[in-house]
Amino acid sequence: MSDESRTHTGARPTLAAVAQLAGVSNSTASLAFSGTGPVSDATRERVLAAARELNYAGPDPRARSLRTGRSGIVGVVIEEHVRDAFRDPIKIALLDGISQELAVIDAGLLILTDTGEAAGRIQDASMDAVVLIGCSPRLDESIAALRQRGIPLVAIEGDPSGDVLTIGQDNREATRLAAQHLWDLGHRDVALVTLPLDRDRIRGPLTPEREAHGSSNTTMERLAGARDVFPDAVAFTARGSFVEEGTIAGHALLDDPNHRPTAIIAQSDLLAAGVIRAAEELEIAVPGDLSVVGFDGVRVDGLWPYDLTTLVQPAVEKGRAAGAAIVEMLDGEAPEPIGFTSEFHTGNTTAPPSR
Amino acid sequence: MSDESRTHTGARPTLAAVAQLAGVSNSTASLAFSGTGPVSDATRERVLAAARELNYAGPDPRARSLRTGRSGIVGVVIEEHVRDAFRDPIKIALLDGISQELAVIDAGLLILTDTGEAAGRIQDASMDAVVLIGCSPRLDESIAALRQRGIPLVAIEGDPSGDVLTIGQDNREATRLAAQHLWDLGHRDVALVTLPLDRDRIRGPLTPEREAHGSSNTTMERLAGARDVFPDAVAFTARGSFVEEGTIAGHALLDDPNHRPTAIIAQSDLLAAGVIRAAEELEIAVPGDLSVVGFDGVRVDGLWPYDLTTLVQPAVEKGRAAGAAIVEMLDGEAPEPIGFTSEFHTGNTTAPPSR
DNA sequence: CTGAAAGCGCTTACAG
DNA sequence: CTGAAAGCGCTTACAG
Repeated sequence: MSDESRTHTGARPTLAAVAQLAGVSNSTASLAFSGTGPVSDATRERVLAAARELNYAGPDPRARSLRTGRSGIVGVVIEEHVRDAFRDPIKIALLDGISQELAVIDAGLLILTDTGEAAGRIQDASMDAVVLIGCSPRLDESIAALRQRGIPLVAIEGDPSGDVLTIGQDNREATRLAAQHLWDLGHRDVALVTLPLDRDRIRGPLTPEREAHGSSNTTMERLAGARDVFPDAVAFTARGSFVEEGTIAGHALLDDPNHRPTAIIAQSDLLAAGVIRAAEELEIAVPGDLSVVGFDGVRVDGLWPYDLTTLVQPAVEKGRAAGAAIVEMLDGEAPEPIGFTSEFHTGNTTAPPSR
Repeated sequence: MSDESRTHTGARPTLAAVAQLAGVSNSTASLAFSGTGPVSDATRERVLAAARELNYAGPDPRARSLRTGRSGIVGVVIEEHVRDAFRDPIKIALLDGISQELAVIDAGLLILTDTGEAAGRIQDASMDAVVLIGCSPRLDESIAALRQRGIPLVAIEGDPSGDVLTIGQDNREATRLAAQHLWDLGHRDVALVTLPLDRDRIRGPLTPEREAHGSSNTTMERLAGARDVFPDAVAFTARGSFVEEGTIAGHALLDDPNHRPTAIIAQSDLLAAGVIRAAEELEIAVPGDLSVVGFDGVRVDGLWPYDLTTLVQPAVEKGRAAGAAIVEMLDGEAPEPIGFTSEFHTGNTTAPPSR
């Protein structure tokens, strides 16, 4: 027997080789591994012994997935580089929620970035389903190809769109609520710090032209909510949801003592924390001379003693909803779109304006 | 022609259907898509037109990967849950570095957790290669199966082991350096806060028994380095590299005013930040009454005005080295193991003991 | 430049 | 409980 096994070194052993050595057919060997069909204990044992002898590690996943039509892999497409996505606690919470639900069907999580150049990966990977995080399913070419492939697609906060299931968030209504809170406190001169407008992620003042061409659903909805209350608010767009970006934006909006807003609405907590940092550097008291609101409800280390006024969104829940929807779709069901609601949290970073 | 296309609705179109509609052979249609072989422009155009007509989105990745033997997917196995891994800046830096290099070969990143129950995924996923982060390749069963499969394996800070390429770190020497720094300052009563000892991640005082059975390479090496200078140091093991865990450990080591160390060596910066937080809560001055050193050299938000004395490790570089090694191995080369060195950074959290 | 044929390694009805 | 056969959808030498 060990002679026989030696003839198989070099190339990886196959199920056929194992079957041959065990003296059974391919089908029986296959059943012995999958545990699906009825195989006698003696036969199974013979097959497993042959596998051990040949150093066979089990059926090749590639062949199995061609045959069964399933790869056991669910793709997650993010818009930015891996490094940036992983710095955003909201994105991590989403991934966490997704992976919790996918664990149920034992699927792996394939991280794909859609930064333009690497679009090939999106089309060439064997995936059973795909979750889009913050991508615009309507516009994107590589995503169009996925839709054509007909695999289940779920978009978290994407543009609602025909064949893509959307997990939504009340971005506009929630931001409007925060803006109204500032209005009610007496603020009239309010500035905005926005998330990126599109995949290009250009930092700078938000001009009407750029605003007209914004394609990021989340950014545009939160912007609309703020504009519902403060239509003419000055705005500055950050390169991403990072504290440093908030600080840069804060300085851009606050450095000139003659043109300072009394409040700033930031589209994320990290941006808000950065704005507060900029205010500290400029010796502007928060909330005495500047009110700040965020969005997300994530814990920002080092913000203490500030308790940020913000909109708490259920990020892990959203991820779980996306994961659960994928599981249902793979099961042939057609789940309904889901909308999530944020909760307004009144912290100690907002107060009536001092002037 | 549109009648012909209609007959294909329902099932996904295949390359064969496209070839038939275009009036060419399978091989020619395949070449038209891959762009590999010589195909006349006219023929290619006819194939692509047929594909458009049938709504064919390109060759099925599953079939292609069975045929070519490559899936374009590289697995990354982490030991903990997704959520925990993504909270650790070092792990994110490693992933970032890996993904930078994998972008070169346009490979996707499949995140797999090795928390015990989900081990099936590790064996069943089609991957061209695997990077192990902080797993012990020697002990783990699911990883043994990967080795048997014969795909390239790279371990970051794993136990050096036969057929697994190791990307190392001078954990022991570096920690010894930090311990010596404390010794030179005059500290004799030093306590340790360690990372988890094994996959079970149990929090609590480090007993000799538990220490004897520790399996996490990184933890054990850093522990050995500290013991080189302070053989009898009391130690407390955290559940993971988080600020809160450091705070818990800090309280465990500092709450009793009669048995307080004059210095604490934490095995990560996040743990060190937590220890400092605990000290603040107990009104113990750092570095006046307590010196604290960390490991990693990551920016911890909210630590200011402290500048942590720590060992700066090149995490992104390590990730890149792992990614580059994978690329080489997939190319048939046999790269050498690499060892990385940490740099000692003297901050303002260490000083001579006050007693 | 194009086609006919083999085969990647498996799973799954279908018989027996 | 076991086997013979078909086929998942593609790519790749090999001819021509």
